[in-house]
Amino acid sequence: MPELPEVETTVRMITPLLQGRSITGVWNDWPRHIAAPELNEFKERIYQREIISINRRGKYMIFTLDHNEFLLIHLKMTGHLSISVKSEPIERHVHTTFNLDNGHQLRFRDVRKFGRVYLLKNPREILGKLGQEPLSIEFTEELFRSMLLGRNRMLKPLLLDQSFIAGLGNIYTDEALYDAAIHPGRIATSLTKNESIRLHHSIKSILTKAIDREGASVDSYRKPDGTLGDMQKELNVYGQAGSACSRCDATIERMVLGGRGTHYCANCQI
DNA sequence: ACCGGAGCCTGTTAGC
DNA sequence: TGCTAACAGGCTCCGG
Repeated sequence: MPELPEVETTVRMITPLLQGRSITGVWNDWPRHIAAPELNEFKERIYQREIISINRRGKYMIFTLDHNEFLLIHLKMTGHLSISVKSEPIERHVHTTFNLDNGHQLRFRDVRKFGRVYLLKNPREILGKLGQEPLSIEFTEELFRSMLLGRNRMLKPLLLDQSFIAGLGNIYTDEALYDAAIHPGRIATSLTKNESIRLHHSIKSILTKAIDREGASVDSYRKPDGTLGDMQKELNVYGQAGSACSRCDATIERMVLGGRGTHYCANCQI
């Protein structure tokens, strides 16, 4: 499932193919994909808009268009963007396409239909709710420590909360907690200074490594060109229940915390 | 402030 | 083998 590294990889790969292109038409067969505005207005407003740049905030992709319009795309669970020549047959589960002025087409494939697209004059409507960007220089260990203070929640659901930190999902939350050797059920405010420094470092290093590996192809994730990422080879706990912990050789376990499958080593994550 | 549950979806998998 | 039911998961909304 696309989390920060997978979204970042997607942005990096599609940007050179889309920058400077104009959108010459939209096709959609699942109107709920278009979260705002209503489909007809969406088509009208996006027509002939030029893609100036593409960026990422949390798990959102932000297409900055001319005429002060912003296209936001969230891939949620199974979303995938690709660019094809318009005449090539549409793949199964593609529900929205954007025609480009060079004969190509941006395609949004989404098996579970959870993905969402927004066209907004003011992207802060959506992005304003997001918490810290974990790879930004503003996200320091001191700031992280202060964010944990007084938080009477378990780390796992807190780290998944996009209004706390934006971009972590189930895979990288489990991996970061494993890397820091901290139990996912720990109460945030109970972390010692050393533990919070460790967790801060682990979050940054795991995400950086995952971007370097171009994402984790567990389940359906693919890069825009259809190829696999490499990060799935480096996962220590996610999807590893029953295998041996690479640090202490105990068995990796799976439990449900805050309603999410949570993978961890009960022996060395304290 | 925080938690749990329902709902949105459909391909995959466990269970009979 | 063939069927059905449960499950997975990001996020929002609702009630407690």
